[in-house]
Amino acid sequence: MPETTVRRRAPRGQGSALRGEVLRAAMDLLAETGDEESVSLRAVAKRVGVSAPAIYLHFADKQALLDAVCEAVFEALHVRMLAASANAADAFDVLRRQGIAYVEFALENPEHYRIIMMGKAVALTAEDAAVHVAGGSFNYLVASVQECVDQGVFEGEPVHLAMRLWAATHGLAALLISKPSFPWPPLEELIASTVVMAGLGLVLEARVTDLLGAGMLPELVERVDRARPAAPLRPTKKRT
Amino acid sequence: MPETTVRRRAPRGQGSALRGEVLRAAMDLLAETGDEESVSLRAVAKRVGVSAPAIYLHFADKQALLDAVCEAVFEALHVRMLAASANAADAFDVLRRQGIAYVEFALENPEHYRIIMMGKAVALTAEDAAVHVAGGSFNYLVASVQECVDQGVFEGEPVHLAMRLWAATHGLAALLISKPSFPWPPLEELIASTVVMAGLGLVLEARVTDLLGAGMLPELVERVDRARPAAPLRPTKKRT
DNA sequence: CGGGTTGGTGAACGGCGCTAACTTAGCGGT
DNA sequence: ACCGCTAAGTTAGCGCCGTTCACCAACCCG
Repeated sequence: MPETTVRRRAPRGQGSALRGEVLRAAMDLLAETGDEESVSLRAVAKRVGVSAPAIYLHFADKQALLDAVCEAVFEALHVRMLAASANAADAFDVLRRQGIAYVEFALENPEHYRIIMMGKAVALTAEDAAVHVAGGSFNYLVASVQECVDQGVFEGEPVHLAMRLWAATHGLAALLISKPSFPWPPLEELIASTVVMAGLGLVLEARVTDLLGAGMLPELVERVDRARPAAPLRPTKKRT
Repeated sequence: MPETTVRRRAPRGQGSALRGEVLRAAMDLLAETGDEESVSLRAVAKRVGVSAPAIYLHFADKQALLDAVCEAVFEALHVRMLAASANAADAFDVLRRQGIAYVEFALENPEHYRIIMMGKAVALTAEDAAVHVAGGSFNYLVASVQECVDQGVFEGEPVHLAMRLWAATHGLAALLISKPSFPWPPLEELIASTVVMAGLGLVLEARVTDLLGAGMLPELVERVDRARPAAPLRPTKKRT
């Protein structure tokens, strides 16, 4: 049980030492309980050994504290995604590894992820949002998508493509966090296959833009079947 | 301003009339304020013209009330998805229309969607979860995926494929709801293209299962390029 | 050895979900 | 016509929450 004792007052210039202690306590509390609700200002203050209003000396309100907690956590995400793509085989593999690392990170920090990515939208400017979202990792994702576009793997506006990849990846993370009792298949394969699904969707989309309307299914299947292995792994599907 | 007046007591057998009034009031309040936080038991009770503890005569706790609210809303989703796929051109088009309808519904009922799909996981049995998730619409999604598998459009376990499509679709809805100030492109195209991306990913995946490891990008691109139009819409991409 | 500034505290407000104990309105039986 | 039982609520209150305001005490400088 962490210290519930009192805390000696900080010396003259070190008033902001409390900020660090509060931040640390809040992070620990969130990680331990795994429940945003149980991270109350009073609980954080008690753990630090200080009175509740003292938190307001360094954080405007509770949301500011939570934001600070999650900011720190999401810096770790950025590092993680950079590391994940370090020894990737190619541009597509970079995206695949990034996506997998993203979901894994979310599952390891579910409450932090929930607060930042699934919380209510605080009314901030679009500029703030663009910078803040995913702790800047989005820009990195865009760069990786750009690389795929440059190599002719994808076609289109990299920012838009990145949003769609992000949506798919986030969706899996969000569902796994919010619905843990759903009968998911083994996670590793689910995560990898979902990330790849999204990437392959963009790859194929660039090749069949002329068939994306409704009612083109026969032509679509026929054309995509041309991407099958020359010597089929299985006997070719019975199709009319 | 809806009635804040008192409310005549229900006659002898009609005690559960209050349940309907409470439910209605909670739904209206959630739709009007668009904020789960402002739907407090006291607020609901005041609107009905009754005291707060009276709600406990018909709902075990606040979560039960919210669940009931969302259950009603999600029945509408099921109807919507059935209607969306009514005059679809083919099996793939069914999935496309379902996905678009799903996201549109989420955007029209963002707080309801948030409560059900983005809320904390209540500890329920896996059986309950399987039945409850998405109000039974998931089973319908699985059936539509099964149809695509039967027609050779997809390959694999329909339930697993459906989960991945669901994840991608949910992800877009969830992000649009949680990050409305993000500089999204026009929604209609974003939604349609994201849904199609996921579907195409499954289509292609079935054709290139032998190339899904890392480092196969050149072969992958080459094979998928075979799905390009015979008479290229654009001059063929410069590739080595 | 003051005294001002820094780094806090204590009490309190209004609101929350929720519980327990109590009251009242309406109906059936005699 | 009236009694009594039970269904359908109410009132009061507990412990929690975020937040505010008035206050105080420790520290360092001169």
